[in-house]
Amino acid sequence: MNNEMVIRITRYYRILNRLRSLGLEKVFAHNLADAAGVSAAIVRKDFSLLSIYGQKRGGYEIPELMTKLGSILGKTDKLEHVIIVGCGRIGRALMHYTGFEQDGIKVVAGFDSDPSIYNDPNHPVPVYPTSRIEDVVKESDTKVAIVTVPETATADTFQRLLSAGIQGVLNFSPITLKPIKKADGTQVIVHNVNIALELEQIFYELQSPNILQQ
Amino acid sequence: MNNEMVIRITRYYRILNRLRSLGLEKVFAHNLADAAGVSAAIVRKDFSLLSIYGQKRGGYEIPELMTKLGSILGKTDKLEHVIIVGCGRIGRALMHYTGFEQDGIKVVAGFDSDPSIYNDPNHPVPVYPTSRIEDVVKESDTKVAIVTVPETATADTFQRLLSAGIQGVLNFSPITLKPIKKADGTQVIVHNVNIALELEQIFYELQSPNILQQ
DNA sequence: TAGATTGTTAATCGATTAACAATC
DNA sequence: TAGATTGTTAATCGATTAACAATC
Repeated sequence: MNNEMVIRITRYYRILNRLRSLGLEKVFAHNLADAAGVSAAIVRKDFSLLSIYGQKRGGYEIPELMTKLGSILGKTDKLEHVIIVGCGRIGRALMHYTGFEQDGIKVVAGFDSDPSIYNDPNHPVPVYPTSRIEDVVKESDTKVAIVTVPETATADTFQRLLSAGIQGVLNFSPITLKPIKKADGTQVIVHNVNIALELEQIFYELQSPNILQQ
Repeated sequence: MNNEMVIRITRYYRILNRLRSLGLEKVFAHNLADAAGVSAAIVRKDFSLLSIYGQKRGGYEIPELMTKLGSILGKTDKLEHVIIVGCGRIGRALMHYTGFEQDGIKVVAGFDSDPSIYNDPNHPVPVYPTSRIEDVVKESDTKVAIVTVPETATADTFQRLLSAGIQGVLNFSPITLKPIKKADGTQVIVHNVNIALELEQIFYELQSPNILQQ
């Protein structure tokens, strides 16, 4: 299963969640396709590759489909833990974001190097000095970190997270982090979100003569 | 030039910017490839498709390369304008972000439906009620909007932006917006950034048996 | 039945990679 | 010259799409 497919499966799952809450019980490949912005052929192909079968002319049963997709995606009842490293404005905004829980994600702690930030008691989750990352990661069984530190601190922060045992990083700094192979042979998963780069792309697409689809 | 290629070209440009500021004057395809996380063959292929030629054994001249890539990307001296719609924590964090300017982007205004937000004078850029979007967009010659409204307001906000003449949207809401064809036949450019989805993908990749590369 | 939808196979498409001649 | 790098061609790879039999 490649990356694109993981994204699609996750999208299907979210869409099914909403359809179910609207009371629907069945769904056709082309409905799911429309909602996910892909072709019906891809939906059927994806399900076929995952050995998920519907009823000819009857579509797919939503609860059954969700169970199967959920187990493929590794959905469990318990919340997945993340930490936020760098509690500037963006980090704090994410600490306050209430939408994570409905996707099974919980922010367990924040970290910052600035005492005026980690000594401030007004945060929705505990905030510690960066020196305590390893402690807290181990204690709370956390595998994934969101990095919202300034550009200059990115490389150091990444190193520190790796030695603390973090296995996945969502990086908001404009420095692109690369998925390094660790000493034990495992690969760190890194996703880079570069907001300025997204905007630059949009501006390029606007001025470019050929119309590109997303 | 497809989307992937636009991203790579933008990356090359940024990397060249840094190399130049370090005093370098030439660069080999494989250096650029390493920094951008792609293969040297792709770098040469990209340049070849763009009719950019280096010197055999000598690599590429950085200033010349930047000029050419810059003109392809539509880089100008003047800043590109964006507005931020939805001045909650994330919107405000982006309003305060100082990194846009070095990429040629300027936030000209924010918008919110809540009077206690748009009447608050403590913002780094002017903040108006959402009813004034069309005005301000026209006055300031803005084509791109960043959407940081709550999930429930996303669809309405998108409609309002379209009728105000916005041509590109960077959407942070978990509702995926689709690039609609407008009445005049032009296509709105939409990029969706879904933070929870990124985290879900990371968790999937961590629990999945096969190691995926980014 | 007729019509609609699934599931699969083969064809198409496009992007990446390999290979190598050209040349500095 | 020998070695290194570019630029291009052809091969490979993989994903998407088209087409259609199966079947409800």
